[in-house]
Amino acid sequence: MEKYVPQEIEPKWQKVWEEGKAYKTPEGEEKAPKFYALEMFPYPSGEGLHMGHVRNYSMGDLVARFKRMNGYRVIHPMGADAFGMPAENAAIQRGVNPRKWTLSNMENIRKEQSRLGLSYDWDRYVGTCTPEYYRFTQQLFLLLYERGLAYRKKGAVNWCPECHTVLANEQVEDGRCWRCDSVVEKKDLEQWFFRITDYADRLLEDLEKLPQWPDRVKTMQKNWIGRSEGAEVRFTIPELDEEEVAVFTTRPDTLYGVSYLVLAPEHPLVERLIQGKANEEKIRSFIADIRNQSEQSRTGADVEKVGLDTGAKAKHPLTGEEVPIWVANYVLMDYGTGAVMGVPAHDERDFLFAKKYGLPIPVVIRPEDEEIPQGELEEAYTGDGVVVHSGPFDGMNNREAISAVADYLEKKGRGKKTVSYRLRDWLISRQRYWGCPIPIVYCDHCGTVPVPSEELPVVLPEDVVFDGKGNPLAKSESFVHTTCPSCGGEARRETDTMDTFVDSSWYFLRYTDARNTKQPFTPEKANEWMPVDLYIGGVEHAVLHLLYSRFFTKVLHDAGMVDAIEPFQHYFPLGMVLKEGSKMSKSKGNVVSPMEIINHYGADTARLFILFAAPPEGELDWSDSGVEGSYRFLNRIWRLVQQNLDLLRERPQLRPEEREAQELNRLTHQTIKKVTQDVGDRFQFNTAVSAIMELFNAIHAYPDDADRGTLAHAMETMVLLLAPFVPHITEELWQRMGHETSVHAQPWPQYDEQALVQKEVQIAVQINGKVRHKAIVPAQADRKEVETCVLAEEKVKGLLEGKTVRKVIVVPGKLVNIVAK
RNA sequence: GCCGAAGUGGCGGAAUUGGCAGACGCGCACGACUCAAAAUCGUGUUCCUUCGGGAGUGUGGGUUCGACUCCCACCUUCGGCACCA
Repeated sequence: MEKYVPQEIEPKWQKVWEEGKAYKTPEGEEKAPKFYALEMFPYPSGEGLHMGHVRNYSMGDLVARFKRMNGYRVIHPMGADAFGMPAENAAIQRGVNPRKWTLSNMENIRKEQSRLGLSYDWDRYVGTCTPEYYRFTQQLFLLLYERGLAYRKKGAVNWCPECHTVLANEQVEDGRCWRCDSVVEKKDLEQWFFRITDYADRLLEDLEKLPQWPDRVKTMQKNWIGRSEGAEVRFTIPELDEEEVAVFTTRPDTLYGVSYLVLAPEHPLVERLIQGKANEEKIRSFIADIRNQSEQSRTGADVEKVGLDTGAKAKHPLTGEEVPIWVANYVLMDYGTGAVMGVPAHDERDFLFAKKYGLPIPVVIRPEDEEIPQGELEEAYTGDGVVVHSGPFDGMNNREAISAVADYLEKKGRGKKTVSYRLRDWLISRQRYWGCPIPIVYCDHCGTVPVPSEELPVVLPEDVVFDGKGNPLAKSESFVHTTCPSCGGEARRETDTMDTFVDSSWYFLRYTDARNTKQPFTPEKANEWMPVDLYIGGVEHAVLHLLYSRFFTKVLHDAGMVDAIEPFQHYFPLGMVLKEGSKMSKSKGNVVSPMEIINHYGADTARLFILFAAPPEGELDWSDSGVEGSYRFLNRIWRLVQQNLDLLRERPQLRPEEREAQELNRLTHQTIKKVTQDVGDRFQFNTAVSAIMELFNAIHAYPDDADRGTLAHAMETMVLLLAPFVPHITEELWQRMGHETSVHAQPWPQYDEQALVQKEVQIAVQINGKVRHKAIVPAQADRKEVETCVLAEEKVKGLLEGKTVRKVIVVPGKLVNIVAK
């Protein structure tokens, strides 16, 4: 008998599928429902695919193939998230050209993906670093610019003095540069931002419309957006001619408990407040000190609060009392108004601060049934209670007072209810070469001028030097010098490129119309496929990529380019792949190479193992012997089908009359049902595989003299059910079984409810909750009949001897519990 | 500190609605085939046991005829957030 040689059959079928464009997206067949299956596209690193990718793609491919067999029109595209720092670092360190380096990696990754037998529509492949793609990233930037959602602002950003470049927050680890390990500084720079905060409320509310997203991911997004309702309260500063300073608070009910104000060191009023004061210089150096600290060392929870009194006073908007104005490290300029009111009695941070600096701690809320003597608090009281020492609000419940005080302030023109968000606008500028150029020109006459869309793309120049010192684009004469699109005069190009998360915020839309040379995509194409029905990818993107993509989709919806308001109907975060309980990494030396596994066992074995060994959302611990087991299983399938080829080609009639045949037929249909549910609804691929293994075991144990038709049907069904899991071996066997068309083009097997019905069932007989006996009863019997039947059995009579039956509980088809004493 | 998820054999894991705990696979043991080994096939495999049974799903309690599943308290592990006023 011919041996199972995946090294031969896998490349053979991959070639057939590719040449026959077997997985081309069907278009214009409106009658069938659509299904958009998507896996997060990879960054084309020099290392190629790792097991995490293999797991991600295996899951996506399983579902895509399953949906196709179930009659859906499936779009299943792939691409490469190809801009990013590693290409540029390779250029700096090894002098290679980032474009060539990236393109060759892309080619390599694509080859590796092909070797997995994934059913992608390769005609829709996109690479974000190609001018064909990034010209539209630029066009979308312009769209945001026109809609007032892209703007330039001076802001304090993370600056690495060693690399001469700005770093993204995620590239700062414990206050140090991830590359050179030098301490990151804060630097004021003009940077481009996307106004994602305009969409904060919609991004928050629409999470409700995503029942197929895991709660933990939705919670992470909620926390990240961090909406909090409160009030803006305006104090006045007598010495600055009654100029106003606004604070944001979620607790306007504690307004009468204010004993000081604190401004962020960056607050614009600070400089004027300290001028001419006794400790002017001291404060100035204190502020400079804080501003030099990284976000990390300033906002960490265990960082001590430090502050200085400016010597200036502010007037309370309701009592007219004067309170001191302080400057402190713990107040952040980019949240709320950059200023807070200190209510030490009812806020833990304020309490610590007031204790440390000897500020008064007036109590204005007391618990319902308790008195708090003034000045004797041990800790802040942050709970609810009755409002006291608060003028007209005395005696009111503090919850009511929150709104009442805010309304009162509004009436008096001293404040209003507002909402603050933790979410900040998205800083997209990067002082990097290998990214999408921002299509903006600066002209001395016309100011900031967007590059007209017909002049796109703004192409990355090739005459650049990678010396690791700053942005190479800024030093490219040919790039920087340009003419103003508006007046034709001399102008300079923006030399920042965009954060690579911009590229990936719309690629799923590009797939729907990937070869369009005029537009990013047309609404018609986008609406034919959007939203993505299933999106699989690592949960490390729970906030960043998934939030940005949601933002982009909403902007494009508002621009009339797509009907969908959410990009991903169902997001499925897959679990990590581990080895010996820890993450695979080169330093640990526990990396299992996907290509080595494929060379040795074939892609089908790798896919089967990955889908079988753990539930999809859980961690998967790589096991060499587990892989052996999957390989063994495929070999057994191979041999079984080979031995029965004549029978399978003959396709005899089903005659499930004897008990064995009936049982196998029932199991066949039961397995269809189980696999269909597990893959289609439950996302439990591991149990789907085990169900098929059980069917195999039953086929294997099936007697030689029992009905051949039933056997052939069971084997054929097994091959069909396995097809989306292990596409190559099933394709080969299917052909050998005498079929002319691809197994992957077959309709998914349907189960017959009739075949599932059993005449007799085995049930457990419990006495006082313990299983004592197994009984066979007619499946259709009602409760009373089952009870009579079971109580009549000799074994049961024996077990009940000397006892009185108090109660009998019958669960049809499952068990009988006899309560006896 | 706050929020969330999870704890089941030697291992990965199953048990879909409160109804036979340990499916399926790995590993292991024994047997068949073989001169022998590998491969393959077969049998067994939660623990304890005086072979009658008994115990058992992180710990302790509760609800129920019946709890891995529901409730309360606690322990452990992992993940997220952590001066956001």
